Parts: sequence; structure tokens; C-alpha cells
Amino acid sequence: MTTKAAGQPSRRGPYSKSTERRQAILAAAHAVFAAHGYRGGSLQDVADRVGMSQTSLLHYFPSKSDLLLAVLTWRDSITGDGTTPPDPEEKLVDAVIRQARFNEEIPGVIELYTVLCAESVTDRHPGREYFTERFDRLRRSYTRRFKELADEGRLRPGVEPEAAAATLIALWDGIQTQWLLAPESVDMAGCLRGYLELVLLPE
Amino acid sequence: MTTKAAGQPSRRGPYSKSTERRQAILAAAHAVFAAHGYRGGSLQDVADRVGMSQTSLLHYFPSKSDLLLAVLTWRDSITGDGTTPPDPEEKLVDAVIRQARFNEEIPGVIELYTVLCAESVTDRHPGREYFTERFDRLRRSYTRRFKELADEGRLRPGVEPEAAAATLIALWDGIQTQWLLAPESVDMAGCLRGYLELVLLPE
DNA sequence: GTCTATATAGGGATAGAC
DNA sequence: GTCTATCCCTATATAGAC
Repeated sequence: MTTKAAGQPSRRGPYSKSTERRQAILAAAHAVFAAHGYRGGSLQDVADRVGMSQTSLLHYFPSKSDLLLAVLTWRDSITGDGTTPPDPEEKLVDAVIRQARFNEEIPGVIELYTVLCAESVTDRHPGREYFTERFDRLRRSYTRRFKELADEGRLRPGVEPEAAAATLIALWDGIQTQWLLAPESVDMAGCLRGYLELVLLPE
Repeated sequence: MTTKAAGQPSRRGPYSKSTERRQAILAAAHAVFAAHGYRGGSLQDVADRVGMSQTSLLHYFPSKSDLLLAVLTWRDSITGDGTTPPDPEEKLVDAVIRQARFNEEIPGVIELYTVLCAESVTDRHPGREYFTERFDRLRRSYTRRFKELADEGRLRPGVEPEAAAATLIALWDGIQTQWLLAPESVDMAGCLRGYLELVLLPE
């Protein structure tokens, strides 16, 4: 059964049954961690959604923290966060708004990020390193972007690129939290655009 | 023993032994929830810090969720969040910076807020209503403040008071998260001041 | 690769003695 | 008001049969 056979679904490689199973587990874990957080979500919840036993799940991911890190990496690949290099042709405002609207459309993406990010600041949380590095990387990336804009004379005088980078990221995270608690009262894209139009000068 | 006696520490009223115990429990619970979150923190942790049994703790707070809500209310009384009416004489920038620096000095205050706020968006979290109402109240309060400034011609043209309110709160929350993960790399007060100086016109 | 059974630990909450 | 003992539930992880 384990030997190769044309047309068999158990063939090796990136499209093997095993890989599909892993994908299904990641999707289920994404939903569970988004709804209950890392500590609040259980492997049993995830296993039930996939339709397998909790012990079978541990065959694919040896521990709960391994599963968490895999989910975080998987999130990056879905959202493009940290994987897609910024398009130098696209304006910063447009790129931010586009990403904000995209995230808004995928259920659970914002919940997962918001919940796990704050949870990660607690003692010995397995996701802490991931978020620390993500913020470092993002701050550097946006700082570079704002410096380029400053060189073009498009940054409002008095605004420091480093501060603008941290501010944009902070605003983005914070407005997502408010949006989760009151989607009707908060205009995520509007707040982001408002800040960027404030900090950037028209061409 | 339960009858009144001059000089006895077991007298009734706001300074009774029981009240002191409750205060000690609240302080311990504040530290535990800040370090581990609501779901990650245990009543046993709290009881150990106070030096009592877990069951004795439940004599003061009948359930874990009751304890959480008491801690959140206690936090308000410490920080003045939601209890102290804004001083109309103090400039908005000064008030925000002063509060930010104050929070920074009290260990655990920012952790507690950040962790519980994000955790509260998860399913059936007992703190959810508290945070939803807090955001509603804060947005209304800052919106009013920005409208007053707009009437004085001190709000930069094109900035909407409602958006500025949500943005200021979001920025504040988000920068606290970054600060918790990298205190040396993030200037909380600087980012807040930077935004307010951008959105407000000089007198 | 999947399962059952189990080890081991911990959680919140209740009953009732003192 | 404080405790011990306990109930009952849930959790992650391991062992081993199939």
C-alpha cells in the first residue's frame, strides 16, 4: 500500500494525502485558536473539526505549541504578511487599504492575529518570539518605506520615519481590536487612510 | 469575637479585615491575570500569593469570572480610566502623555489591559462586555473632545473627530503591545505625542 | 496512520467540619 | 472565615494494538 501506484491518492510529494491532512488540521486549528485563543482552545476541538482523534492529530504535530507555530506560519502564507515583498509601484496608502480589506473578508484572520498577539506577551507563551520578530521586521520595513517617501519630500515635515512606522502598525492592530468588538461603529480602512493622508503630503 | 470592641481589627465598615483581604486578593489576581491572562491564570496561583487556600478565596469572590470583573473595576480605580472626569483645563496632549507615563510606571497595568482586552474578543469571555462598553465610552469621550477642538479651529482641516477618537485609542492600545514586546525599541509617549501634534494645529 | 486506553496533571467549584 | 476533602471535568501527552 505504501508503494507508488499511478492514480493512487497515497503518492508521495507535496500533494500526498498526508499533506492534505496537515492542511485540514491547520485550517481547523486556525479557527479554534481564533475563537478561543491558544490556551483556551483544545486539541480535542481541533481534532473534532477535522474528524479524527486527538491522538491522531499529534501524529502530524507532535505538540500543541508546534501546531501553534505552524498555524502562525500558515497565516503568513495566506495573508502575505512577511512573505510578499512590497510592490514598489503600489502606493503605500493603496497597499495598506487593500490588505486591510482583504483581511476583513477572511473570517478568523483578524481574530487569530489579535488574540494570539496579545496572548503572546504572557509568561512563556510559545508564540512570543514569533510576534517579537514580526514587529521588528515590520517596523524596519515601514521605516524604510517612510524614509524613501521623506527623500521624495512626501513626508510631512517634523514626522520621523521610525515613529511613523511604529504608529502605523500600532494603529492597525488597535483598530482591528475595536472593529472586532464593534464592527458597525469602526471604519478600519477609513482610520488607516486618515492617518496616512495626514502623515503624507500630496504628490 | 464577632461583637464590636474598640481597637479590635475585626470591626465592621470599609476598613474591616475582610475589606483588606479583598484588596490583597485583587492585587494578587491583577498580577496573575497580567502574567498569564484570564484563562491561563488559576485561582490557585492567586490564592498562593495571598497565602490562603483556593476555597477561601472563593468565599470572597464566588467565581473566577466574578474575580475578573472585580479586577477590571479595580484597575479603573487605580488608573482613573473611566472614573476621573477629564480636566478641561489640561491640554489633551498633556493629559494623554501624563496617563501614558503613569501606566508605564505601574508594573502589570499595561500587561493586564493588553492581554485581557484581546482575550475578551474570544467566545464567551466574561470580560467582553466590559471592554465593549469601555471602547464605546472612550470613543464618545474623545470624539467630544476633538469636536471642541474643531470648534476652536485647532483640528487640522479634513480630520473627522470620530475617526480621530478611534485612531487615538487604537494607536494607544497598539503601541502598548509593541512596547511590551520591545520596551527599548518603542517610544510610547513619543508616538502618542507625534500623532496628536499631527492632528492638532498649534494655538 | 489511526485508534483505544491510559498516564499525569490541573482546573473550578461544592460540602461540610471547625 | 478558613480549612480539608472531594467531585467532576478537561487538558496534553504517551504506549501500544491493529
